[in-house]
Amino acid sequence: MSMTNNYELYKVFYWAAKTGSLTQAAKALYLTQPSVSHAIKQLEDSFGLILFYRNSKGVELTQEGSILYSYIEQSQILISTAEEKMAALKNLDNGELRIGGSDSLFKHYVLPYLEEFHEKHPGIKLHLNHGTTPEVITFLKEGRIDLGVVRMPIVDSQLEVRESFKLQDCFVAGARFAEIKNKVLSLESLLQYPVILFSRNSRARMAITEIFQNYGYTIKPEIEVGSVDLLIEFARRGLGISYVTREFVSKELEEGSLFEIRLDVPLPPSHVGIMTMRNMPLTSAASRFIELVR
Amino acid sequence: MSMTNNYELYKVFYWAAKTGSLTQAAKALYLTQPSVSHAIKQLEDSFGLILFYRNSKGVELTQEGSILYSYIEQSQILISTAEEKMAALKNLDNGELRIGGSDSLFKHYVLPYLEEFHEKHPGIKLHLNHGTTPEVITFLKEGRIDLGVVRMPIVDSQLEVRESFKLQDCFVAGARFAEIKNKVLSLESLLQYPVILFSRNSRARMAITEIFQNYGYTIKPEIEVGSVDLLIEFARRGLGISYVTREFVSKELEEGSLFEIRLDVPLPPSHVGIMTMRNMPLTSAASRFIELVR
DNA sequence: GTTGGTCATAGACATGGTCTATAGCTCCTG
DNA sequence: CAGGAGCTATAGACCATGTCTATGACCAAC
Repeated sequence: MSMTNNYELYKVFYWAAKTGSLTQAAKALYLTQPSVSHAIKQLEDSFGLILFYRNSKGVELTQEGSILYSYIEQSQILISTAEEKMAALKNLDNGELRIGGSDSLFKHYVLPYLEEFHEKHPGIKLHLNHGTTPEVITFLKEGRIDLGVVRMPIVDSQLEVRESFKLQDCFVAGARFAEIKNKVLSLESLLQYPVILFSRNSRARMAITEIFQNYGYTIKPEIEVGSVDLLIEFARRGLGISYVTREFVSKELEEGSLFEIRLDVPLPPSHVGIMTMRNMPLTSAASRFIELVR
Repeated sequence: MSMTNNYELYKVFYWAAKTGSLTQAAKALYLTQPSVSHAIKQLEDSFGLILFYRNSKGVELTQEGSILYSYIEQSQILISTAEEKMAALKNLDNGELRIGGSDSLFKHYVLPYLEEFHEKHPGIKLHLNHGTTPEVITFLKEGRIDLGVVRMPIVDSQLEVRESFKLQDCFVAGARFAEIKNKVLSLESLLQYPVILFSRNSRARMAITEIFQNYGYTIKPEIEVGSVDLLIEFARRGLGISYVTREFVSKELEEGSLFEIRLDVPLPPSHVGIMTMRNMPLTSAASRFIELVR
């Protein structure tokens, strides 16, 4: 007798043993009593063992039935726990959302959405992994995050990118350069001042380098830094003119510790995208988050 | 979405996750790949969640799939352990056999069969519960033993009794009564001697009382004892003539410390029966044992 | 005896699980 | 770059089998 039972039979067995009645088991399973009777018989035949004593009040486990029950009970409990867990995941009562991106984007863009998301789905654990754009892409490909928030453009056939926020980068300076506060500068004249840029491998740096090149100039920074906070701090202290995302310095602009330098040409805005693996299904939490950001 | 999944789907899920391939899972389950693909889809639809990433090398669990797997894996392991256990019970590699009866019957009749049984099925644990016939019947009805070995006749509609051994009871005496060693006594003349009988409620006692009554006599013991060992011991010491099962004193008869008193009428043999609950299925071990005794 | 509860059995029916055939995709190789 | 060899997904047909209804047999209680 090969052990090739329909596992469905164990569900029937479980309820029959649990309720001590084929009739009750049938009700619990929304079946008829003969179906349950038949199912139990199938199981008994497949083992070549009798699992229940039948009497006029219902059924009772035999010695062998009890042994089977001790295993099947555990098994069924695990399954129903699993089903509850799945339902919870579906309802976003449960689960985790892992996002990758840069610290400054998190701080200025993602945070309000995260707050909203967390408020709506307090059961979902949030994991934020910061890194540079290439690092975030690696995280995604390695499956360590569900989605990445990075500056566009991203060209990678494995990734799907949804454009979301628009960012406006600009040049800012502090009190030391007060003389140009109300002037409108050309790109060329800007090059006379000491410029502070983000490190070479960043998207923002590549973008501004390209803009100057398009106009025939080459921008070379006096200082290179690795974080937006330093970009801001150096500008405030008058070490130079920083190229920074306007939205990241809104506080400083407001309080007047920095001012934006007006240029005679418009600087094209850049975009932030939410990227995910192409052709890979998203977790419920991830797709809900993306929906929310839209 | 009601959680009314076919548990069979979990088996498919388990193998798909375990092998990382729908094709492999299909082979393991003796199904075709489309069937497995369909089954997984059903499961995913029922949860409203994606369980696997599909790629060109096979499938891989998603976050949610992994959570499901952690439960289902345990569950499936329990089930297959249970199936192995059932097969072992069927093969009598495993299990227990609980027998009730009197010590003397065990010693002289059941023991050789128990030895044989134990040799053939060393995995079966043996439990011997000794007691009087009514106690053994109670044990049976309470489900504390699988079968009882008692003296016939038993009249109880709930019980099924299989006649098995034949016992010959007889009167024995020791050296003190050497005078009658080679005589043939009548029942009446026997009554002149002091008789030692088993206690009033025993089957053997009832049987001999009845025999004498049928011949118009009344047998009244000088001494009443509660164990076969005492019956033998008292006879050896010459305290009287004991009525005892011949097979229980075969050693003493052989060595000559006791001799059997010959009578002018035959004493009817009594029988030992194996009793079980009527209409209750036997464990594999119990039915195998009964078969062996036959 | 009758009623109301159990489980078992028989036979009909239709659901749905499984199949074959095929398409689409990715990766690897000559 | 074309072709092959993996993989999974889809469509549609079929029939096995799980489920039903109807009924029987049994037991306990009133």
